[in-house]
Amino acid sequence: MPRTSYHHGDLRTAAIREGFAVAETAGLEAIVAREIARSVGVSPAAVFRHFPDLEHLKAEVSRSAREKLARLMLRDLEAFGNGPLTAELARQRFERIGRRYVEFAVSSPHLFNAAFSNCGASPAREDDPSPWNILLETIHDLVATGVIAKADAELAPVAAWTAVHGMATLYTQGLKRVSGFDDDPADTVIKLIRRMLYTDS
Amino acid sequence: MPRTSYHHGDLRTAAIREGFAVAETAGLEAIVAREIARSVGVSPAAVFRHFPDLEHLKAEVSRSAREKLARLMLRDLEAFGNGPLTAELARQRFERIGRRYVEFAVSSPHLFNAAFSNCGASPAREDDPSPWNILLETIHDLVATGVIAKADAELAPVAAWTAVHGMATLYTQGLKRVSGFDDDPADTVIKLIRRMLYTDS
DNA sequence: CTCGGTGTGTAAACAGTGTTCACATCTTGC
DNA sequence: GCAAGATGTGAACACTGTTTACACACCGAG
Repeated sequence: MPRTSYHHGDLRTAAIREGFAVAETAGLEAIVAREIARSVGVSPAAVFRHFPDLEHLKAEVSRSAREKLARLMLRDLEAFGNGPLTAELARQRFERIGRRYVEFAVSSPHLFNAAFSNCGASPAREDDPSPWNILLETIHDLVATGVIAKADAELAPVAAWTAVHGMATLYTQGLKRVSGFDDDPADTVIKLIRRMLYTDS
Repeated sequence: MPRTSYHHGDLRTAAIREGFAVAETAGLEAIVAREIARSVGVSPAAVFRHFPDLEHLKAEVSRSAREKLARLMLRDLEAFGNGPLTAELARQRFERIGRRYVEFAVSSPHLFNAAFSNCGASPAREDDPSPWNILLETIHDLVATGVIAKADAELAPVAAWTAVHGMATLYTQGLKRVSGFDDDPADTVIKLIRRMLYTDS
């Protein structure tokens, strides 16, 4: 659709949104500058008024994908309300977002890959919550309520992160056809994390 | 260097070898057909007599990278000789190749990514050993010698695979700067796997 | 030994890419 | 109301993967 005015008005965010759509269905590397320009209704060169590189656009799409996962996780946490923090509540909150992480990768593999590839090139902004930070907070609560021993406070984050990220990447890389993967991968990950960290397992 | 004879003689394997070198230092996606042709001393079109696609060449490089990891793991196993299989020996063998997997990713991140990206497009050949199969065998020995309970025989492979692959990918994606990662990642992975699976932990 | 067929290499072209540049157009602050 | 800066344009450039028509080299059958 041709624009009415000479200027687009919000090309930068429109380009990111379009890039996000491409990445969702075909992956980050399927983003091509001229196609983005066409979709947005603008000449190819216009895109480079807002991004020095195509790589910078991809990096913004990557950041945007991470934000989407973070928002999903935050929404999960909000659903629990903000009553007093019991051990049981801490468990449920943590396990809900752990599941969410894996489910996100399974249901949107391209987007998940986009979110975590090249992500050194697109550091999180100061104030926006990263999936990592959200996970970290809920683990802190697990330690505070005694679900995880204080001695494991250091180990717990890397243990949980490794588990969810490992299962997620195995699924997004077509390695799902191995024994033991018949079960729901999110269930499996939670089971593994319990064994590694929970005091009562 | 210009060739002496009109025909190259072994262009296909030379191209894969050259692609491997590129992937090792700059990643799979840095492989460019014309550059490979130049390095090998041949015209750009010649490459396509041996690969229908550049993607097929990349897939062969990917398979080659997986083979390299597999060979490293096999070399580790052979170093243990083939005496009688005790529980202690089974542990050492398994933990050695688990470490190797993570160490490979840390020391050759580009090659590791190349090995496991797109790897649906380059299935392992019938007879060449995949890292996955090698890991699977050593886990079988852990069950056979009682280091892992028989009830966990199903869970163990996916648990170990998830742990090593998760830690490896976290490192190759620039996510190493998180708390708890000061320790040697291979050590950490082994510790986690022990907690998940070993009967005496 | 020859001689055709098949496998392998070449040069030139094509369509498509990221990116730049000189120029056009709009917007905005004074 | 107007200069200055931000934003969009069209044409180019260098580069890519890939194809095509042709050239050379090997190899087995006669």
